[in-house]
Amino acid sequence: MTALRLYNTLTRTKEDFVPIDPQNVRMYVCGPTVYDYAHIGNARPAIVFDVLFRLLRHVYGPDHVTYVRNITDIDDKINARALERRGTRNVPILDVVRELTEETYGVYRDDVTALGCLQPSAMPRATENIAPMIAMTKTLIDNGHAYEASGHVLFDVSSKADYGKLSRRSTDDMIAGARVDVAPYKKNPMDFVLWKPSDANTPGWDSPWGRGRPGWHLECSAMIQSTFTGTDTIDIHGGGIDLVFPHHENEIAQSEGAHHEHPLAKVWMHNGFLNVEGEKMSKSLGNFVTINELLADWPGDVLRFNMLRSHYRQPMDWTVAGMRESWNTLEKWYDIVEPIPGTDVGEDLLAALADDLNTPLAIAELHKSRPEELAGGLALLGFSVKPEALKSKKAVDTAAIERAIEARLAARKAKDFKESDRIRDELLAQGIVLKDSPQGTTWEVKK
RNA sequence: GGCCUCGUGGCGGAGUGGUGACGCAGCGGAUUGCAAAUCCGUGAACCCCGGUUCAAUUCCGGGCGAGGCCUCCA
Repeated sequence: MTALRLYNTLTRTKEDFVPIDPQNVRMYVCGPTVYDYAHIGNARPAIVFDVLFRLLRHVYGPDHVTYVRNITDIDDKINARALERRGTRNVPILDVVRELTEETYGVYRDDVTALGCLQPSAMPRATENIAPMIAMTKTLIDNGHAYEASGHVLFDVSSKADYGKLSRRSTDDMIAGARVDVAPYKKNPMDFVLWKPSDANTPGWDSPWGRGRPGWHLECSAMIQSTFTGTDTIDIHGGGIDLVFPHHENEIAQSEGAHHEHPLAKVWMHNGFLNVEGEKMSKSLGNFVTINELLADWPGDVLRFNMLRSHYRQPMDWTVAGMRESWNTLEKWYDIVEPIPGTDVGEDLLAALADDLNTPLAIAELHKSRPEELAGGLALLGFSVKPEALKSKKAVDTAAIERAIEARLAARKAKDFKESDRIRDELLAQGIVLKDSPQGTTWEVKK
């Protein structure tokens, strides 16, 4: 069996991966907050952890891996959008939330499917896991890890001696560096909310502390508990590096506090950030790219390949030039692989992936591979390996192009090269590139 | 201020205490009416300063530079 090594944020080292139960390897990844279309940065964890999911399935067997990615549908940004969306309609706010999140999630699901991501084993929603959240909050109060204050329930950070172990901060440092206004009802500035009150226009559920809603961090802890039954500790917990603090730190505090200090996860994995053309992506810079709009111009396979050219922990720069290069590489490979239904997975490729998901090295190995291994490797990495999947999505007038090619052929036969070159240039100006071969002339849309 | 990453050829991007991955671009050749595509071949790098070592891009220390987190964020 291939031995996996994974970088663990908790220890800041690469470790041999030893599953708690090889018959059921458990992985949880923080999923999208479904208030708007997902952007290209959101695609990174979806793709990275999909590759890990596929690798784990390859190593331990497809039926022996459980991959859970939640849907965060309780969130103040969602609430604000829902309120706008409701307008003057007389419907419960929770129904509007559901409407909005169903719609947004549907787009997300279609987007990541187009990126070649397998459906996770389970996708729990926060709104469907309120009872476990309330139960966990009660447990934390009973354990002395949480307290009620002004309608809120807060986690008492001072009750957890090792708080800060994932992000490696001491609470003193955090307080010194804090740039947030501290709510007056907090005992300690770092205490975070488990449960907060909701007004009539905000989704809320009845609880022992009144009508309210869970804090964001609690949602994940409770969903992990209710989805992975029969264990307190899962094998892998993943997400973006920005979630290390406070989100994952707080998840650890909650789950361990509620589960007799049993670790929440053995391995914590975090993907690096993504920039667009050398700049941080932001709405104000105007370089905010959604997966959805990208898929209108680029094949999903190309997006996926482009993403995997960088190691998941490295910051990556998303560029159009890189996308073009990715497209060309895949086209070349799909031509080689098309007639070969290979399922071989090369040793070197597997070794690269097994070494903390070294996809750039894996891609280098593919370049050296025999066609059978290339086919198998691409399939393992989640590529469609269908040439038609790489066709440009730009609309073109095929009939007109065919006519122009015929005309050019006639001109060439008549040795009227001035005319034949004119036709070729004209097509090129329209973005159509011609390729002459002994078998005839073919064309493609310029990238 | 605190914590943490990173700095490899024109570009992307691995890796290693000693034989300079891999891809793209470039260059040379084949092919072509000329191109494109394709095929063959090929030059080029390890931020700076110390230290350890027979030997450092690779280890250690310092410097400079870039970035992230500390607030919602993948």
